Amino acid sequence: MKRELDKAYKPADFEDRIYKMWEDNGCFHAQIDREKTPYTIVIPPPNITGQLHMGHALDNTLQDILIRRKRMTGYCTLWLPGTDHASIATEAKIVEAMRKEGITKDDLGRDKFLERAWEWKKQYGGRIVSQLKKLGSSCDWQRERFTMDEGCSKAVKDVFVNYYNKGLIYRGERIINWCPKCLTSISNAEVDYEDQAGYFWHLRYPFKDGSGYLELATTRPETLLGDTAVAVNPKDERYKDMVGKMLVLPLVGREIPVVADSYVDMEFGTGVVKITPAHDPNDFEVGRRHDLPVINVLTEDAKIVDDYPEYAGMDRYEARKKIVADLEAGGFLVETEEHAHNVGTCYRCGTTVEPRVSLQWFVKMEDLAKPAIKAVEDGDIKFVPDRFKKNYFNWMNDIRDWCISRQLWWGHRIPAFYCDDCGEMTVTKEESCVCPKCGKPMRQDPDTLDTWFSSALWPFTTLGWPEKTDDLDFFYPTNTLVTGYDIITFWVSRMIVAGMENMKQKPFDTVLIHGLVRDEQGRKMSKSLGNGIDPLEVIDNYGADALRFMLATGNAPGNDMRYSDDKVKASRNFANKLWNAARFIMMNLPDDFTADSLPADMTIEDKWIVSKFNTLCREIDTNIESFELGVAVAKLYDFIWDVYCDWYIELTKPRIAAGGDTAKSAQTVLVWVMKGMLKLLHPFMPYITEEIWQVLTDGASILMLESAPMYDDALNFAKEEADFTKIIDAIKAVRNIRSEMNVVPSVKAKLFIETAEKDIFSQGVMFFERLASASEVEIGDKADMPDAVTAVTDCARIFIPLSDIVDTEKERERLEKEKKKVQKDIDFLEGKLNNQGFLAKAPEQLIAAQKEKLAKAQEKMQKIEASLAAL
RNA sequence: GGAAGCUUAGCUCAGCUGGGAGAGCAUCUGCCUUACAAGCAGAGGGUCAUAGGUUCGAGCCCUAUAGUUUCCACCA
Repeated sequence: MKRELDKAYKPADFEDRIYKMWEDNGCFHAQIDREKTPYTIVIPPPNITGQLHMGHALDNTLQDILIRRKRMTGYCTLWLPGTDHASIATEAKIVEAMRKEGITKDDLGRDKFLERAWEWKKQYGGRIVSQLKKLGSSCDWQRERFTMDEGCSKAVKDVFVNYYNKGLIYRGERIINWCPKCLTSISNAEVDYEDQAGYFWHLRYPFKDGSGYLELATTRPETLLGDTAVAVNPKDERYKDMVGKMLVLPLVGREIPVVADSYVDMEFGTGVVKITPAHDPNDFEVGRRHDLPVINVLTEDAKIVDDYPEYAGMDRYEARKKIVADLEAGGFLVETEEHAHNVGTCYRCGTTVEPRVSLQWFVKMEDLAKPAIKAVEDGDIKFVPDRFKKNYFNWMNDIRDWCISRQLWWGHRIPAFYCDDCGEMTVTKEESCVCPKCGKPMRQDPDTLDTWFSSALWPFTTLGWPEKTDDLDFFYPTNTLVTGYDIITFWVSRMIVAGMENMKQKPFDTVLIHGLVRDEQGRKMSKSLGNGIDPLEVIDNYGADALRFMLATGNAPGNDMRYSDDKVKASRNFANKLWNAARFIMMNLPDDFTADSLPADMTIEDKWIVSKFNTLCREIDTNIESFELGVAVAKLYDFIWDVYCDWYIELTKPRIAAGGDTAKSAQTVLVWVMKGMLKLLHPFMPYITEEIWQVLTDGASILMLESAPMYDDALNFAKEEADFTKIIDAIKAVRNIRSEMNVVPSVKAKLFIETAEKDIFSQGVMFFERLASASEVEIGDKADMPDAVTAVTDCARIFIPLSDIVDTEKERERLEKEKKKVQKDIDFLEGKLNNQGFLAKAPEQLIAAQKEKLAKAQEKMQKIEASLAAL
């Protein structure tokens, strides 16, 4: 069989083909195997409207690395994919598209609108999936789910009804965040705060009895129309006598009381606050305590209501201007002060949210939160890195009730029904129902549920819950949840809550948190900045493997990273290096090569690399197990490039040239280690490793289903490893000198190696010839040569007679410099070993190591002095 | 207002439980040595933000300060 790789590494030529090969062979599909331990990841479902961005690329690369590694280490692995209907985001996009056609939701009606939405889902839902595939994601696509598919929808309904029956869900009139553009309520978590420059308008409200004014300040004068009181702190001496008196509301003329409430901060401003229960959450609370009327002055789209003819129909900001002008005209405006303040905006559209009183559905969170908090406190669920649990506790310990109703059509419709006749309400899983009191057909609540309500159930609904499926039994609880820190409150916390409540079991045991991928300047990638990098473009240019490798490199859990093209290039270069290494060994492989295990006649350098590889296996395992993927990937890079390519391949060249048995064993070791590297690297760079594997093994097996190599005591050759390192050190020392003296490689020179370790160095003769430009090598006990430069290591002096080049003065200078360096080492080590405190308290092993180092340094020093003396 | 992270070579970042500071890119010097110039061999470059402290020993632990980023809460 002729094994051959293309001359150039061109990922585009094989990535899609390899992915298809995996799919055709059912490699992604998880078959329940009760002999094995399950390992499960559920994907954070991307929005159906979404396109793959760098965040997805990172998130899914990490998941794929974990799942592929587990698959190769004996677990029964399931990576369950799916998408989220993303009610508000999707609906906003559809409405926007319709607006361009000149139609509104109401023109269309609910049913037609939903048809359109499903059409949209059909069209775009598949896009993100194919993009995930490009990345190499080894998801079990046969199990793909959607938050609004039949099973998930049924589960949502069940949960709603169960919660309701337990009193965990209630409906009530509360002040909620309202987005005047999306025309829906949103939860606290969906509000983003941003600093905005604004004003403080100082106003005075006159007393009804004409006894003067109360001065107060507001940032939102237009809400004055809905004021139903003015509040002061009960302890405030300044206003003690005024509590209970009536004021006349400017412009409106309504009489409103002065109330005392401890909410008011005496230190802030004038210590007087106007109370607008309908348009401020705190005012709403004050209003409840004092039984104040709630007067709504804004419409759904934030225009002034008809009750105020002067301002009716004006936008809130327009009205603000006019009201300020009118106040000024009426003499109510004292002063206008600049004031920066935090304004809540809708996380989807960026519109300033309007606190608004309305009838909504809520989940009572306090009791639900308790077991969820405990699960993390007890370490039943771990966060990686650990510090993010503070983030979690922070949110959970101060949890508010969760507003779950949305005035949207796209989503899970709230399973509550009302009787228009008698006002009865029923919550039921049925599609429709009649009033239990008067028998008339009931009308279903028009609202839908917050998207996150269904996402919270994702870890178990995707496995078939509420049915008692085998999948659920085997794969739940899932193992690792991989997500960004920005979504802990939205999603992670709610999944834990839902898991503990509905399954009585945690949804996963580890939450692996990653950071954001920022642009080259460290800015968040965003649409508005237009600085987003399209991962698909990167894949086109450099291959999915390069992108994945770049995302995994130099990144610690929870830390943000910067994207840069240079980093991807470096990863691509690494892939190219591996490609060429594989090409090299295949080029030199006889067609009938079949050896699969290590040869019996391994040389010192064979054992050196096998032993190093063996250690690598152990380290990679520990690193991945503890989610240190960035560390693992760096070690692989280093081993493959430096140890395997730069050293071992070069070492085998003279043997391959020599032919015969030594060539054969070199080839066998080359292939053996190459296969091992491919297995270790596969989770990080699945395509190239599989492609090489296919060619190398002539398609005999599929790499992604192979077992990863593990540490094996029988492959630990500590002595050979240490011995061969001495040869490497000597070669490096020679190269160093030659380079410093500007001797080109083509100028060969004889080497005399003076060493007590003749047995070791005699095994390295051909390497000195090949890698240290030696024309000839002589090894002996004593080889004083005045007309030579000497390379000194701790166990050898290597004489390089380059008579025409050697300059005694320069050589002395060089050796003196070297001597100084070694002397510094000796001083340092002696200082340490003379320190009584160190000797008394440091671990024995360390002391022994320091002593050994000192001995080596001293040996080296003697050799340098000998060389100096000989000059 | 509360909390957390970050500050290490010119740049981007690693650095596990405290034991003589690392990588990639960039720079400089040699090499087209038939796997790879997307390469090979060398070199230079760091008071690990600052100030204290704990320790035989601190990039790592503690305290404070500065700069920076983020999360949470939100005061009219």
